[in-house]
Amino acid sequence: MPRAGASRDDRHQRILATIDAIPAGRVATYGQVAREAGLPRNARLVGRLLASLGPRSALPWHRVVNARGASSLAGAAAREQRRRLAREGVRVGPDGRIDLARFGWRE
DNA sequence: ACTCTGACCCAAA
DNA sequence: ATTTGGGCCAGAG
Repeated sequence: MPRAGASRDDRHQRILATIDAIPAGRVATYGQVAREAGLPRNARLVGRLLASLGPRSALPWHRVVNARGASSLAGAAAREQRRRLAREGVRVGPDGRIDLARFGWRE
């Protein structure tokens, strides 16, 4: 249940902790992260927070993809994400999509 | 205070 | 498979 009075920082904390819990070799969607963090319907907030952190963050940001199993990034960032995922054994199809039934976190 | 916009999602059509 | 409308939050202008 989405705590009614959760502060901005609380939400950030939960989101960061959730992302940090995604195991290597697996990916989670923005919406899934939001739900796991107890903040359903806040997928957008997850994306916003990640964007503010930047690609140099210590968090496994590369393990977060959109609901279609594809990267929501472009250019260099997208390539960096693919590189990191490949190193963990996550296979990206020719259409740029990842089989969530196979690499999705808890699926 | 208000509008735009965005690493998003989903049910319905 | 694609489009549409609504839901959400927050930073920027």
